[in-house]
Amino acid sequence: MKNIPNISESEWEVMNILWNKSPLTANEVIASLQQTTDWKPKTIRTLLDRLVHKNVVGVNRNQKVYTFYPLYSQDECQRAETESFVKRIYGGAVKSMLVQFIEEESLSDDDIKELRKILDEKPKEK
Amino acid sequence: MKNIPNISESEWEVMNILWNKSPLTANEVIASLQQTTDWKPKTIRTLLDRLVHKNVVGVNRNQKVYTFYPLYSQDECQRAETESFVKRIYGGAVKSMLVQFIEEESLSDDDIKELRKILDEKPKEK
DNA sequence: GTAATCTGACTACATTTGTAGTATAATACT
DNA sequence: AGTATTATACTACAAATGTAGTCAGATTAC
Repeated sequence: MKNIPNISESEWEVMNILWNKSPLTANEVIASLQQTTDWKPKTIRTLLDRLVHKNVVGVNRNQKVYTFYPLYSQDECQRAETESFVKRIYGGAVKSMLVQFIEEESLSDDDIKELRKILDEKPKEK
Repeated sequence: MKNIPNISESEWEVMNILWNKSPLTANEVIASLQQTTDWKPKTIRTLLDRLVHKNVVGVNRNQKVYTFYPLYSQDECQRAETESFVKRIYGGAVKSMLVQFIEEESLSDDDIKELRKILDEKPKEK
């Protein structure tokens, strides 16, 4: 809908934490990210602050220790990001990308089954 | 295979031109990009030079006017880029992304038919 | 209550990216 | 051959990004 501000690569990692659970304090975000990255606490703090500045993350400042939460849903950010990605990398041809990915191994048999089901139900709803 | 250097958003546009046809002179690349962007010739030239510097694009310097060509295939760059993209945006779950995209409208009935066919042939080859 | 610690605000600094401009050397026109 | 044009090389500069550090006020621990 509205314009989602740009979210950089590192910032995405922070957002993923907050989408998983929120609100969280900075320290909780830091603790969470240190399991998967080697970023210094201050670095993570900076990323959080920037996201707040960009209005992608909100802050509760009424508590002694601030807590942070996403201002956009994960779904809408994923869609926006993927749309520009597909346009740039696949010239807008969603299908090309889908084909490339379906042809790779990374899908389990169950995944395939599920995808097929979705595809089957797809044409009806037009 | 090898490490593909980072290709920025704008640089991707240049690469797309070269993958479409190469080798091309700088002017040919410029002419091509000016149909879809409003970049100044010098800007495009800079992008080309940076790609050469990054060793993503090669140059024939034996002609009076240089010609440029990609050093990586479009396919391998797409895969590399998409892999890191999916990891960051969808936590590595290719399926989540596929589902999200299949559920959107952007696919024609033919596309769907084709995808279904690919899916059908998929489980066999394991 | 005083010192140690933590939190939040602000500052720092190199790299990458977007977006060109200038100068120089080669080429082409007349 | 002299001049205009062009291609290439180099330089410029602000914004975004990655990656932190410093400082001051609030909080906690003695």
